[in-house]
Amino acid sequence: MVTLKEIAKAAGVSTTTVSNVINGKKSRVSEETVEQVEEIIRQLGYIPNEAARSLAQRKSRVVALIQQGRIDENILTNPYNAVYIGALTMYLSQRGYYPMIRVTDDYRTIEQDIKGWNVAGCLFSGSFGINVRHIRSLETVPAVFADCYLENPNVNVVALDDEAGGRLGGEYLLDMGHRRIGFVASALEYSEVDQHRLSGFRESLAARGLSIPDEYVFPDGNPDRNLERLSRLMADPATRPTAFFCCADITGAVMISLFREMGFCVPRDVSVLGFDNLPLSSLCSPKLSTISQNIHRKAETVVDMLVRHIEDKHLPPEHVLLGVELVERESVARIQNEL
Amino acid sequence: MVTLKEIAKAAGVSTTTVSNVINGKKSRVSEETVEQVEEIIRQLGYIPNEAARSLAQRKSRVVALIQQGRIDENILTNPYNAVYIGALTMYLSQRGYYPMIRVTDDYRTIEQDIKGWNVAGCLFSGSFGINVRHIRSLETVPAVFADCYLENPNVNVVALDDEAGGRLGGEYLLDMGHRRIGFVASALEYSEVDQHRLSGFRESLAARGLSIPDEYVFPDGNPDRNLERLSRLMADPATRPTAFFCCADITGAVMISLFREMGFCVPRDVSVLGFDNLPLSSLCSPKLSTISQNIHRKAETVVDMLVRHIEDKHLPPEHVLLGVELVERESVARIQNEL
DNA sequence: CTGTTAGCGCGTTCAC
DNA sequence: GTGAACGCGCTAACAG
Repeated sequence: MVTLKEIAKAAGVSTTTVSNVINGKKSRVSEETVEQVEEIIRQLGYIPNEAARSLAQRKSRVVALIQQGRIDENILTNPYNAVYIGALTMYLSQRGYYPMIRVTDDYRTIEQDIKGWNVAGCLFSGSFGINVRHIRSLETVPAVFADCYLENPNVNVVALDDEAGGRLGGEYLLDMGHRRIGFVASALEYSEVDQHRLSGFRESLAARGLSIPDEYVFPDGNPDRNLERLSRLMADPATRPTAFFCCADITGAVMISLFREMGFCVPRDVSVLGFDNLPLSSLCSPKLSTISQNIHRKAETVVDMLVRHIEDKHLPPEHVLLGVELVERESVARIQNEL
Repeated sequence: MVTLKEIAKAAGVSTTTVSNVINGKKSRVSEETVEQVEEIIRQLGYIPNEAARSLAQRKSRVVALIQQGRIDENILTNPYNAVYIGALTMYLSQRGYYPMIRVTDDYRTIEQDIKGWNVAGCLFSGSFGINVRHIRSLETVPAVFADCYLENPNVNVVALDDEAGGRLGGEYLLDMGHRRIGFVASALEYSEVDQHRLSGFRESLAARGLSIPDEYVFPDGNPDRNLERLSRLMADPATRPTAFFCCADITGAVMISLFREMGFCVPRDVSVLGFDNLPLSSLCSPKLSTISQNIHRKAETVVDMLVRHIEDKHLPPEHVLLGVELVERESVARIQNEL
């Protein structure tokens, strides 16, 4: 193994000089020696030891990607997570950081990761509750929360305008003539994202003097748990929803497949609207109409914000709200308003 | 920040003793002191510094997940990669390792990651060519290659029996009465996985005295590049394929959607068979029949193999071949054999 | 512009 | 069963 000290000896300079060359502090070194040293580094195939650097600087270039979830859960099975975390990984790598994925339900393990690795920054996603307050390290380590609704404004957040999304979807379905509209969340009880989408949806109904009855709301997208309830709901043509607004494309796709098994044709018999605009939404048939968010843009915003806060610790907390738009495809039909 | 030295002082013992307690070398410490020290560690909320440990031990608990790809590519957009890498991440975390995702096309950056982090081990996936030979670190650092066809047998490999998969798919389609069968790869030129699936498929045809004409082979699953060619191929009912065997479920799903746009009904007009059995295969309509592989089992096998080789550096190289099976769903129709 | 020196926090001999 | 002392590879003061 080649060390910095060996480079220094081979180049006939001190370790400081080599260190300065490596870290681009070229103002402190003459051009000549820079080139000499770089040449020797190349020749000897020297690679700096990240552990030693982290130790000496009391900070690393590791960024913890902290996702809320169980330790026995493959979070990348969810296509939204996959695309988002993949994008974070890409942008962080491009900027010279080392992303480290950590999945946890327990804020104490988060503290361990942050301090154990002298992390440069943290990226949170998923519904972390009030517990994040207990993470004392966050007072010193830059962090950005995605899609979190924290009552604490003293923190960096990049979120989607979920209420606007709920409203937009509701208005669209109403405009298409639907009056009885079901709502399928992903995990309504835990996810404030879902809750805001629902409340936006409710607003759009209220604006026309309508409201959504409880039996039209499905708190999670798990097909097994919902199948019986759904069947009952769909049994009576006079009262069943003519459309369903789903909090995620994957849920929308599952609903389409469920309806098909139940003998309903989408969108002729029942319409389905998704959320997110993942690639899979153009793969199912009918192609899923959806409220679109730009996940790559979100990831880029998050990484950019984090990096800025790493580079300047005195930046004030930032809040960014990203917009949504409607993407019409094939899964929502215009129907006769029965009034 | 609490250090080991402070724990030692607080407990009235030496740093060695604390170190031994932390690392479970309890044979060297009396039970009494173990408990005392652990109590103090808890009270002071001590968290070991990973960088310092790595430095002192000249090895870390980081495992590099090296995926072949471009640096500006979100590899987790591909659902197969997402599920596989998600599973690796989960299994590695459960065993106390820190997965670090690295995407690269250049074997030199691999060397950097391995040495820079004093990585405990490496997990490769994707089609790394002969270049991996140049990675000298692999002579000392344990590694497992997934889905790689290396001519060098002196390396750990967990692979799928792609030829058997190709054969199985071919036989199934033949049994369903198909005689003109197209083949859609993902990246035939680069992917030896695809090549083996194709050669297995060819074998199954040859066993019945058939073969596949070049114009039935699509070397990649990119719809844009293939649309025109596909349209031409499908124009003549007398010569067009009655079925397509796709190297990936995602490609199968794309083909189904493409055919629908072209006015063909799957499976009535044309059958589609996928490969992998990803969750999305039961989400598209018609549900995709597919050659199934167990990705979680693959990931578990890979992680287990790596960990064993980390713990015992003298283990001989291992080769594991995982099996495939047919999953019949709705996308392949039985047709009249026209002979 | 360059070199010397003193740690960073921990593991590991080797004496006791 | 325990502790003192050294070194891992690098950075950061500071002195020159």
